[in-house]
Amino acid sequence: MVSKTCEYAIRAMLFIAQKSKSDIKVGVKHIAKAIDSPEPFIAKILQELSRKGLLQSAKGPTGGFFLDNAGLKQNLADIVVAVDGDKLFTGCGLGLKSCSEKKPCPIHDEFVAVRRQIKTMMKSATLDDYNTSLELGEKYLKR
Amino acid sequence: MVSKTCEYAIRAMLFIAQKSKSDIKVGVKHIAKAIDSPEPFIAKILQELSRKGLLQSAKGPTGGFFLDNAGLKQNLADIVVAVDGDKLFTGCGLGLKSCSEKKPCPIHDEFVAVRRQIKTMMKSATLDDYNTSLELGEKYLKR
DNA sequence: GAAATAAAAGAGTAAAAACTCTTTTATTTT
DNA sequence: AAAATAAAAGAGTTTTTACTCTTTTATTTC
Ligand code: FES
Ligand code: FES
Repeated sequence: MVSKTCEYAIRAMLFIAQKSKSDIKVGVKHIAKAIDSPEPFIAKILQELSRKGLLQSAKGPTGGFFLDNAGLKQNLADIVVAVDGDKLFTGCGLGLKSCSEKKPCPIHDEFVAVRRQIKTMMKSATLDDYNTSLELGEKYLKR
Repeated sequence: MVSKTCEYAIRAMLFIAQKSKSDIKVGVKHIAKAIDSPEPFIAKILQELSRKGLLQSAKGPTGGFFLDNAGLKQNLADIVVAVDGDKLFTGCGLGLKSCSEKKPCPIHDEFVAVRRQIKTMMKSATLDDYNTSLELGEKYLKR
């Protein structure tokens, strides 16, 4: 569905969003533990996202990664596009070079519906919106 | 969504299904051209599927790949599971080690619905069912 | 200002996915 | 029987994805 890199990215962003609500910056070691990912790998991923402006970072003691108010308004689709590109939202389900009504693959109609549902899922909530259920312990970022 | 290998496999199976309706066995060269795939690669894939019993093959002149009546009754999900395993139908959307109600990830509920829709899409039609729209030129296996 | 902390940057490695090549075996046609 | 055809098998290569390590730079605390 999405790359492993992207899965880590989303989980990390959701975790950072939680902490950012209380204005806490969080280090890469802490993040890696919270989402169960390889520490240097999630570091790389977040540096890339930071360069792209999806989150902020600060060096030195008390430093770490955090989200500003604009950042907290992002949705999961924003992260997916930044990491994997938009093929999940526009590509053909059977791998034709492009998806279009003109020369549709056998599952085109149904696949368009699936894609729309995925898009809705990933656009209907901001990172911020996930905070309460995470805080209440109803939802988890690792297992 | 599914691996490239799996996309080739599905397109090839749909093409072979078409030919098998008229009892024609089709060679790997012909298949590769029809679905626009690397010839030795689709050969490997089909050999694997043949070993698993998803389609039949015959060596020598007039030989090639073909589907028997049982084979024509298969659906796309059968192919996906044979090639990629069942993680598309059972795995967590955010990459948690397993998906379950007990410790659900933040998008669990919505993702379960997506998975169900994908499953429906891939189980509601047999290979045979795709034949007419392909023959009529309403749907395509390459572009 | 020195020591400690934490991200940035960049090079490097490992594993998996995608793809190729060569040889062998089975079948059919002549 | 010989020649031709086509899949089977297996080893090998390339590319991409996943992941690691080391050094540098910025910031803060003492
Ligand atoms: S052409 Fe395949 S999904 Fe649209
Ligand atoms: S736990 Fe993530 S989809 Fe079910």
